[in-house]
Amino acid sequence: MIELRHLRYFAAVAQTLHFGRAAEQLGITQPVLSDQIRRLETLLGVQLLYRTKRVVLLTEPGRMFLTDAMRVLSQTETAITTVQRAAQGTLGQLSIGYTGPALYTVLPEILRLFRDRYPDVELSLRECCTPEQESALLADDLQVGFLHPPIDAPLQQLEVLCEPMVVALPDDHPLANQSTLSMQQLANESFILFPQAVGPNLYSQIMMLCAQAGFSPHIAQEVTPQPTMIGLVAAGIGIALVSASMQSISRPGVVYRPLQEETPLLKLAVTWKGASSHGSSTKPGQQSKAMPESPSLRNFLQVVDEWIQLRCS
Amino acid sequence: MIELRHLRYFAAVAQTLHFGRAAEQLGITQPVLSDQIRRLETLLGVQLLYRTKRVVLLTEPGRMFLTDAMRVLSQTETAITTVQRAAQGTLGQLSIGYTGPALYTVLPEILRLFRDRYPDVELSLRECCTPEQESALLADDLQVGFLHPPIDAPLQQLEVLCEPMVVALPDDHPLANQSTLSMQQLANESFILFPQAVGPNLYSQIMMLCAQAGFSPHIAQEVTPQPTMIGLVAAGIGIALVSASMQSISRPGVVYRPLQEETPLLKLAVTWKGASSHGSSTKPGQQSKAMPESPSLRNFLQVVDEWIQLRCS
DNA sequence: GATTTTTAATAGGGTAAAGCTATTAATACG
DNA sequence: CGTATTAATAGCTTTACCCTATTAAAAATC
Repeated sequence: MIELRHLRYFAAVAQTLHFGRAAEQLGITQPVLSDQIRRLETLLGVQLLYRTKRVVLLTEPGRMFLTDAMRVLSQTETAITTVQRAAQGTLGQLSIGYTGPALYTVLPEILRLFRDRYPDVELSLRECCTPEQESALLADDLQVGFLHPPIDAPLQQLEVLCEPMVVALPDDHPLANQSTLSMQQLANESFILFPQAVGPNLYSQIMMLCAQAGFSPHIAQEVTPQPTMIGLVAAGIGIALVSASMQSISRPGVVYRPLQEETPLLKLAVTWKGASSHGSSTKPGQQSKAMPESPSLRNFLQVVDEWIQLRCS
Repeated sequence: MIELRHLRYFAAVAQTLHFGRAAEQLGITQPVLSDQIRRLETLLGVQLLYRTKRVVLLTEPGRMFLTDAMRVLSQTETAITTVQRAAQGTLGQLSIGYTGPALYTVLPEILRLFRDRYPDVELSLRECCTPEQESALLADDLQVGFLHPPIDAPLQQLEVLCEPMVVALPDDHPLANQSTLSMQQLANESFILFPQAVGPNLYSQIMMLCAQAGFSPHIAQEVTPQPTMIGLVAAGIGIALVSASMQSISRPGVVYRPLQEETPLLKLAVTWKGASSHGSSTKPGQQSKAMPESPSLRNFLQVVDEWIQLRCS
C-alpha cells in the first residue's frame, strides 16, 4: 500500500535528482531511499525514475506523478494545519440564532468582538423565535441561540440582557406630558404588540399586567420587529411596549415613558447545547468525561463572558 | 509522521462510527485500529473522535479533518491511476512539430488515427521548418517532428512520404497542352518558390536541376505554404514546383504536369530523439539500458508504423 | 436489580519492513 | 589509467504494525 512516506521520498529525489542529497534532506540514508523508491515503483507498476550509476532523470510518467504527489503532500499539510486551527477554534463554522430584540441590543457588539478575534470562523446567522431556537439547538441545527428565557429544554444558558419595557407613545399624545405612566392609564389605548408566537412568555407577562390593571388590551396591530412597532407609534396607530434599549433609537414624534408598575422584563440569554455525556439527563454531580464542545463555540462563549465583564466595568 | 494509513483508518471509523465494523472493512483487527487512531490524534495534537465504551462520535475538528482526509485519499487514488495511464501512454502530452507540406499530406491522417486511439493525450502542434525542428527535438522542446530529411542531428527517423515534384502552371499557359514537361522548357518561366530557409535541402535540389538544364531560374515570388503558391499560379504570376499530392487539391485555372527529368523528391520523415543512454554518442552495438522513451511517444510511433502498413495495403 | 450483550481499551508477543553501516559496481573525469 | 562520484547490494538492528486474548464499561434485557 502506498504511503505518504513514498510520496515524500519520491518528491525529494525527483526535485534534487540525486539520491544522496535527497536522503540527507530527508534525514535518512541513501540505501533506504533507493529501496523505498524501488518499492514505490513496484507498487505503482511504473518506472518513475531513470537512473544510471551516474545520472538520475524523471521519466515522463514520473513527471506527471511528481505533480500529483506534491499536490497530495501539500494538501495533507493544509489538512493538518486546518484541523489544528479548528481545534483551537480559530477556524470553523458557527451557526447562531437570534430573536429580533437581540439584533437591537447585545448581538452586534458581541459579534463584532468575536469577528475581530476569530476572523476565520464563518458565522451563519439566523433570525428565529425562542421556541424554534430551542428545538434547533437540540437538533444541532444551531450552535448558539440568543433567545428569551425561561426555556424548559435542557440547555446551558447565560443571561446577557435584562431590561424593563417602556411605553412608546406619540409625542402629541395626552399622556406624553407625564414623566411616568401607570398601566391603568393605558386601559383604553390601542396597543401595538409583537405576535404571540414570537415571544410567548413576554406576551403573556404583558397580558397579565393588563389583567392586573383590570383591562384586556385592545390590540391595534401585531407586528415585528420593534423598530416597525415604533414606526407605527409615530404614525399614531397606537402605543407600544418596547424594551428600554430601543430608546437609543430616537425617532421624531415618539417619546418613551417608564411604567410605574413593576414592568415585564425583556431577558436575553445566550444558550447552547451543554456538554452532556450524550443526550442523557445530566446529573449535576457526576458529569463523566463529556463530549468536548466545538472549539469555536467555546471561544464564542468566552467572548460572551468577556463582553459581560466589559459591560460591567 | 502522518501516513495515508492513518487517514484511511480514520475515514473508515469516521464513516461507520464503529471501531469493530471499520476494522473489519479495513481487514485489520479492532485493537490495532483503536491504537492507530489514537496515534493519529497524538500526532495531530487534536481529538478527532469522542468515544465512550458505547458510542463513537466525530468532534467538530474531526468533522473538518474527515473532509480533508477524504480529499487527500481520493487525490492519491487519481494520482495512481494517472501515473499508470501515463505509463501506458493513454494519458499525457505530446508536442509535435511539422512543416507545411506535412500538413497537406501525412499529418492529418496520422493525427486522426492517434486521436481516435488516445483521446486523452494532449497534442500540441507547432509548425516550424526542418532545422528548427531538429534543434527543438534535441532540446526536448519537441517530441516528434515531421520534417524533411536528410538531417545530421543524431535523431531517429522513419520515412513516411517520398513523392515527386510536379509543375503547376496556369491552364491557359502554352505548355499546358503537353502531357509532360522538360526542365529546359521552363528556362524562361517565372518561378514561384518557397523561401530557402523553409527547406534548404529541397531548395538546393531544385536549383541544381535548373543548373543542369542550363539556366538559373527567374524567381517571381517566394511564398509559403504550397496552397498559396498554387493560388499565385492561378493568378498567372508564374509557375511552381509542388509536391505531387498537391494535385488532389484541385483548383480551377491550374493544371499539373509531371517532369521528364528525375525530379527532386519531397521526403517527409517522422523524427524523434532516440533512446540514447543519455546524450552520449550511441555506439550501435552496445546500447546499454536506455532511458525509456515517453509512453505516449512510443504509442505515437506505433500508430505511425501502423499507418505505414495501412497505406501499403 | 442482576445478567447478558456490546464495544472500545489494554496487555503481551510475533513479524514484516524501515532503518542503519559497510561494501560493491559502474560511470565520468583528469 | 587511476580517482572520485554515486546508486545498488548485503547483512543486521529496531521500530512499529498487527495479531490474539482479555478487560472494563455501558446499554439492553430479563
